[in-house]
Amino acid sequence: MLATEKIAYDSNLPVDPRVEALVTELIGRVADKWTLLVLEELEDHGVLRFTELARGVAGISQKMLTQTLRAMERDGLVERTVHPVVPPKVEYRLTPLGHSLGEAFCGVWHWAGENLDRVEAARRTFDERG
Amino acid sequence: MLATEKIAYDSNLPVDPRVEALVTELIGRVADKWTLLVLEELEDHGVLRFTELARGVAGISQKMLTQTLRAMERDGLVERTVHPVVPPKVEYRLTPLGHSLGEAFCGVWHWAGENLDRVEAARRTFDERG
DNA sequence: GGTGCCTACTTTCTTTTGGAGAGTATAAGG
DNA sequence: CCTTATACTCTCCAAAAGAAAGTAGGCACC
Repeated sequence: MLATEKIAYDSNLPVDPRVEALVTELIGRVADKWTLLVLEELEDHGVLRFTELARGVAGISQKMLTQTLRAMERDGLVERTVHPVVPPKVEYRLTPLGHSLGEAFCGVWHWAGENLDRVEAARRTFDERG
Repeated sequence: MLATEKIAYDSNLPVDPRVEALVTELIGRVADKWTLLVLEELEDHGVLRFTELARGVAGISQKMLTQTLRAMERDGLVERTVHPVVPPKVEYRLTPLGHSLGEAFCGVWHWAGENLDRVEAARRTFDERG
């Protein structure tokens, strides 16, 4: 694991630029506020219905929730299960791939919690120097 | 370090909702495509000038680069050094806080590289069922 | 002394995206 | 017949992002 990281990050092996472009595109897709928040919500609660997600992810509109979930489903991050009943019931859960992304983002959540004070201090300094 | 992670992620300690809101806001700020790409570019190359960054971060407009760098500076992630010469020379480098965020995102880059194929396969499957 | 270059931005204009809120389908229950 | 419940979908408007041109100001060239 540490060895893998070393190989991936410390070496200057020439990387195929096509691969790099694809990785960049994927990062762009996945490094999105709502994707991250939905991922976290599903990590925490396991299986959730549409309205439960809407409640859990503060501030998201229905349109964005639908859009985010569709994109995540397409990327193989979430699994969508429709129960053909009335009123409709649709369940969302992370796939193993989604879980692995959640774990990858773990460090970022940790960072945010740990460094919140530092960022706020930096902002105050920046703002009063105007 | 592992113990810290355990405390942060596996326990169900009641978290102050105000803190959670702040963390969510910070995540929203920082989990941005361009921020991530600029961070990576600065991690890789150390000190860079404006135009070097513009070339390195494929597809970014000057406006977004300026905006992203200003926001990152405000958050204490990058340090901006102006050399009062003609033509202008401005250097950008990561602060220790910026480096720590870069390390936190390391896992995501790793994930993207490792799982690119899986995501592409998922997309093909999703699209042809479309 | 006019012309143009250099860099790091601004400014303006257009296109894309995001949010708010109403509408839709369906069946059970009163 | 009217309400309720759910998961969207649609429409309209505001906000954000992208493209391209403009700015400052000292320097070199002709």
